[in-house]
Amino acid sequence: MPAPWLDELNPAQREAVTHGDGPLLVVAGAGTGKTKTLVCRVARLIEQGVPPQRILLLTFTRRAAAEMLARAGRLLGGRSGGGTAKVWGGTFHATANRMLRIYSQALGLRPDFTVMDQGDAADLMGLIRSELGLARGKRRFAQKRTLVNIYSRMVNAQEKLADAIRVHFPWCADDIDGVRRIIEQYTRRKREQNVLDYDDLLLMWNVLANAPEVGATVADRFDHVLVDEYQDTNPVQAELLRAMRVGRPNIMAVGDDAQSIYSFRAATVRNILDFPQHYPGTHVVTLEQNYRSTRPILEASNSIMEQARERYTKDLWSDRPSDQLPVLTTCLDEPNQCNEVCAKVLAHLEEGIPLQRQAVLFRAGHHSDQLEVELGRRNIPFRKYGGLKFVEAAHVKDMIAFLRILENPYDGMSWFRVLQLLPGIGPGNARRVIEVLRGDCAAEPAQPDALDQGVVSPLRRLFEQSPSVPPAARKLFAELRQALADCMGVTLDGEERTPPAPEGEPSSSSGAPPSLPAQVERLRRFYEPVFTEVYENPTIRLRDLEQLEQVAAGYRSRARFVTDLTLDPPEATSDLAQPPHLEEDFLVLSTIHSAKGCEWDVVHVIHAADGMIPSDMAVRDEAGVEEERRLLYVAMTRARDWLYVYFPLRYYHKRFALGDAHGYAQLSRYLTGSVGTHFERRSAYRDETDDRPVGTGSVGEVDAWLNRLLGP
DNA sequence: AATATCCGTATTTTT
DNA sequence: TACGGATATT
Repeated sequence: MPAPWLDELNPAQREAVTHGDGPLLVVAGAGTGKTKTLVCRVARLIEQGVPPQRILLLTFTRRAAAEMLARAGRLLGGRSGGGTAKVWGGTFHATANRMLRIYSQALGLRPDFTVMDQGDAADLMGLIRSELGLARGKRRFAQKRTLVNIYSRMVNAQEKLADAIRVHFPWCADDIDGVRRIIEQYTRRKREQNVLDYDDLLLMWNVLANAPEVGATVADRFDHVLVDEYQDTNPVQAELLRAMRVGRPNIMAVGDDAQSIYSFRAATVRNILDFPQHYPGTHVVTLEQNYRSTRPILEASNSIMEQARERYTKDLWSDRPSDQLPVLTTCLDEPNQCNEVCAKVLAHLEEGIPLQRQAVLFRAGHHSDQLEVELGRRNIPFRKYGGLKFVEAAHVKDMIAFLRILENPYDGMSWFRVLQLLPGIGPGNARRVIEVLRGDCAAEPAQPDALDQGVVSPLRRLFEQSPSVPPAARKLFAELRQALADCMGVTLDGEERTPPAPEGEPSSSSGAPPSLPAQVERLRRFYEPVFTEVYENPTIRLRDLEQLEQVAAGYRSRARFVTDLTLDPPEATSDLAQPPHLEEDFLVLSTIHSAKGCEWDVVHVIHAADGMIPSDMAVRDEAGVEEERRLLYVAMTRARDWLYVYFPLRYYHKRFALGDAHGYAQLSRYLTGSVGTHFERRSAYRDETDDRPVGTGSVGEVDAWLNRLLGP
């Protein structure tokens, strides 16, 4: 039974897809069909009789996994796509979560743990930081975000704290003792509160996989483990994978050392380079034919990497000739760049390339701020990936905090957040209330047997012996209590009865809790008046809450919903610039990091100036400069047919508060010299496009001149 | 004693 | 812009 889709693979791809047992490393250059190879391999395994639920497919985003499995399903055809839905697919973190819910007992972990995102982790660090009084005094102490970064680096790279600080955070060297104390506290509190952070998920999985007996059970679940983007895995991930494969030879890793761009997350290219040593007998397949880009685009991209310090072994080639060189456009300034990008986007749209097949890529989330305004002004619909996420908005976090309390009443940070919404309750009162709810003596640890008729102890305490709060907060506190009780299906003594349960079930004193969407709706009913007081422009934010309710409608399990929101948040902020016309088509705006693995017909890379690419923050050491080079490489290799790189000559930003109001930029260091010969050079401000004359640039120039007169 | 408010300052990339 | 510290206010 020869599968017809095997014929569509080139020899190297087919070699990887049909590889038998044993470790397999696929070194796949950009655009060489690595996803296709993975998809076909999954399909092939299932076709050969491997039960889908015994396949583990680890990817960088959940979207990637879902798309791959859908494609594999289509190849297999027939009923339910060969059962690809049963394949374990997702990110390392989501998989860890799933695994830990099953094996929590073996680790002494309560199965109803909640998961903190990095923002929550930073908040907890910040809280401890101020409690320990480390923020006081004239000296600046490491910020809460930095604290999380230090901790995360230490954990994921498996480095000593002192080493992590010395190498990656040298400016915090004097703070090391304080940092250590904070991390100790932080860990203790997470455990008390039955909460895991992102790093815990990996660490716990690693411990689980290495545990004497249960480890083997866990590993035995899978006949085949496939890992995408292996160049961006970190030491913990590599270690837990090895544990999962002890005595079980079937592992396939796919990656490209030239596209390693996540070292800030402790990813190390050593993992892919050392794979054959970690897995003796590894069969290595290299994919070198690029199907994505035209030859000139590929040549320009390759020329970037020719200057890299390390030599990469692949020799990428393309058989897609084209007369169109990539274009390097010099712009006067950022407004000029915006105009130029818009003009080019619209020109390609006229030619028949829909907006969805075009993307604007940039180094940092805020690099697209001006462009977003301009796109809005011109009514060009867009979607932004990788910027501020929906779930990072304060009001969405509030809603999630409510749900997390219901899910895990020991989750102190969620209580802390929720309580402070009430007037008259700040950090002090919030802490006091939480202590009462926890049973005042902190000695009482979270016990599994606290589970009782669906009501766990801190919530039960809230329902049975409501703690006292400042007068200003009383009314809303009572309402909060009622809302939470309603969500748990509990009737409070002496209060009005809960509204009838939605599905006509009888509402008793401890009836079935309402459905998840009903709970979300109930919480929003409580929250709306509160939040109208607390936040500015409530109307815009109100739409987000409605959106959240819509998402909740697709879920039955609250636990699942809450976890998905933190582990796999909805992409892209709700289109703020979405005019009434319900256009399907939209331009993609994305950070380069989020663009990994994607491709578009037309790619616009903006801000190709030194200080942007490479980022100022990254040029401290040579490794940083090298990684930024790969970042530019990743950006350029996303393009199929047209590649535009833009470089604004001047920036008017006040760079870091004090000092000059504008600066002249240098072209990105990666684009000078021989690389330039692979580009067609243009000037936006002398371009004879029939677009309106570039007025903004000239005004900007006058302003810059004025600023110089005004300057010191 | 704790909360509310104001103001200066520092800004990457993401699970 | 949002965070964190300092000051004003309840």
